[in-house]
Amino acid sequence: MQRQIMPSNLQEGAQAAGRAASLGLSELAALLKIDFDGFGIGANTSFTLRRVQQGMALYRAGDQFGPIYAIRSGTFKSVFLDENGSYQVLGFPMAGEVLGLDGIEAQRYRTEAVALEDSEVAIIPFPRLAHLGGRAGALQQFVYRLLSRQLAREHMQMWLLGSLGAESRVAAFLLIVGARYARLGYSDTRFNLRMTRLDLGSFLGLTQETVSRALSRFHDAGVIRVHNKEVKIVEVQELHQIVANARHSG
Amino acid sequence: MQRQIMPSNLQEGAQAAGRAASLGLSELAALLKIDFDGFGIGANTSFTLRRVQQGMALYRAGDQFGPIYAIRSGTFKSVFLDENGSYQVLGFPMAGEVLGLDGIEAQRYRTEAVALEDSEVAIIPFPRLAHLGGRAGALQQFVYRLLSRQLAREHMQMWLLGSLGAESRVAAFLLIVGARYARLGYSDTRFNLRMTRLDLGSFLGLTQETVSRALSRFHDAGVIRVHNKEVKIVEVQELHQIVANARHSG
DNA sequence: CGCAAAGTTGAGGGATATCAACGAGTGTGG
DNA sequence: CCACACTCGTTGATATCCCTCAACTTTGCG
Repeated sequence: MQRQIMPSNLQEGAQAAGRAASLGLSELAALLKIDFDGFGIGANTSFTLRRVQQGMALYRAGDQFGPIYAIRSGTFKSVFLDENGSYQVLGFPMAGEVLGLDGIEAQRYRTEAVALEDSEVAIIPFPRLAHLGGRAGALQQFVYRLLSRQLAREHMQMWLLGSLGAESRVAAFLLIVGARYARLGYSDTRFNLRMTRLDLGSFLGLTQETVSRALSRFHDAGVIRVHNKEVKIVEVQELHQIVANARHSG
Repeated sequence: MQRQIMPSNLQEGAQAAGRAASLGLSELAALLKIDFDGFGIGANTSFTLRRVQQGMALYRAGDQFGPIYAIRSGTFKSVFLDENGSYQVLGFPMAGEVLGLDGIEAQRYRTEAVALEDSEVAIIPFPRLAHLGGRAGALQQFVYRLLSRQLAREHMQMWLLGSLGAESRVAAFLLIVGARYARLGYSDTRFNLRMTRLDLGSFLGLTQETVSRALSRFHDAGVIRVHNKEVKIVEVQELHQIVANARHSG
C-alpha cells in the first residue's frame, strides 16, 4: 500500500522575512551555465525562490502546467507515472538543472518532481516568458511545443527500456508504430517496419535475434502475421496483454 | 507478398516545373499538428522542401548546427554515436515529427538522421527563427537551450539503458553523478547518493538487489567505498574500465 | 548467377530477476 | 529510554530470460 506524500504547506518559505527570496536574471543564467549575449529586455527581471522540503512534490503528474523551475540547491527525482500505476524514474536533477519542461506541450505536467533533500528552486513563469516576443511569440510557442513533445516521447522510450521485458518491448513497439501510422491516416494494424532487426534491436535494447524470436513467437501464437518487414496485427488486445506482463516495477 | 512502394527516382519531383517545392506556415502547422492561435508575423513565411534518398543522412553527428527539419513524408532513424564508436538508435521519426532539435544547445548536431526510405523534409531555419523576437530573442534562446540540453541528457540515458550491462550501468551512474557534483564545485569522488536503491534501480532499469550487489562488488574489489548512501570512488580508472565492458552493441 | 546483407532458428551458458530471510537505520509512542 | 513498526539495504539460493555463438535460409542487388 503506497502512502501519498503530504502536500507541502509552504508557510515557512514565506516567513524568511528580510532576505530577498529572489534571483536576478544574470544570476539565473550563471546558475544554468548559459551565457547571455544580448541582455536587452529582461536584465532587471527577477525570479522568486521557493523552498521544497524533502519528500515534497514540486508538481504532480497531471497538474495544470504553470511555471518551470530552475534548481538552486538540492536534489530531486523526476518520475513518470503511467495511468496503470507504472512507475519509472527519469532522472535525478540537481542544482543548475530545470524542472517542468515536459509540461509545455500538453499544458499539463506529465511527470512528478519530488525533492530528495531540502531544496530551493527559482520559479520561471514560462507562459509569461513565452509570450514576450509579441507577434513573433506565436512562432516561438510553436518551437517550444516541438521540443516539449520530443521530451515526452523520449520519456515513453525510457519507460519502455527501463521496465519492460523483451517480448513486452517488441509488443509495445508494434502498438506504438501502429498508433503513429494511424495518426497519419494509414492502417494501425497493417504496416511496414522500415528498419532492420538490428536497428530495432538497438532501439529496444535487445539483440536482433531476440527481436526476431519475439516476432516469430507472436506470429506462431497468431497474435500477428509477419513476413520480413511486413506486419499485420491480428489480436491487438493480446498485444496489450503482453505489454501488461512487464518484467519488474510495472 | 507485399511490394515496397517503388522508390520514386525523383526525377519527376524535380521536373514538376511550375510546382513550388515549399510549404506554407499554416501547412507546416497542420503537418505538425500544432494549432496556431495568433498568426501575426509569419503567415506568409514558407519553407523549402528537401528530398532525402533512402540511406542518405540528413545531417551527421558533429556537423555544425543549422536548420531543423519537419518530416513531410518518409521515415528516418535517429542515431546517437559515441566517440568510442558506440551506436544507439534513439528513435524512428516519421511524417509530422521534427529532426535536429538536439543540436541547439551545443550548436552541433549530436546525432545522425538517416532516411529509411525516400523521404521529404521541410527546412526550418531555426537560428533565424529564434532571433525573430528581437530584444526578447535572447530570452527565448535561453529557453531553447534549456530544452535542447534536456534532450541531450535523455539521449545519454537511453544509451545507458540500451547498451550497457548491469554493472556498467551502475559504474556509469557513479561517474555521471561525480561529474555533476564536480560542476557544482564539490568533490567528484566522494558524495552522497540521495536516492534509495529502489529509485536508482528504476532509473537504471534494474532491481534494487542488482544495484546493491553491483555496489557491493565494487566495494569488495576496492574500486569504491560505500556505506549506505555515502560513496567514495577509489579507482576512477577502474570504473571507466567497467563501463567500457558493455554488454552488447558497445 | 553470385555475393553481401538481412533474417531465422537452435543449443548453451551467463547474467539478472525473483523469492526469501535477515540486519541496519529511523521515527513514534509508551 | 526502550519497544515497536516500518523502510531501506544486504545477502543467498534458485529460476529464467536473454545474450552469445553458430549454421543456415532468404532477400536484395550488381
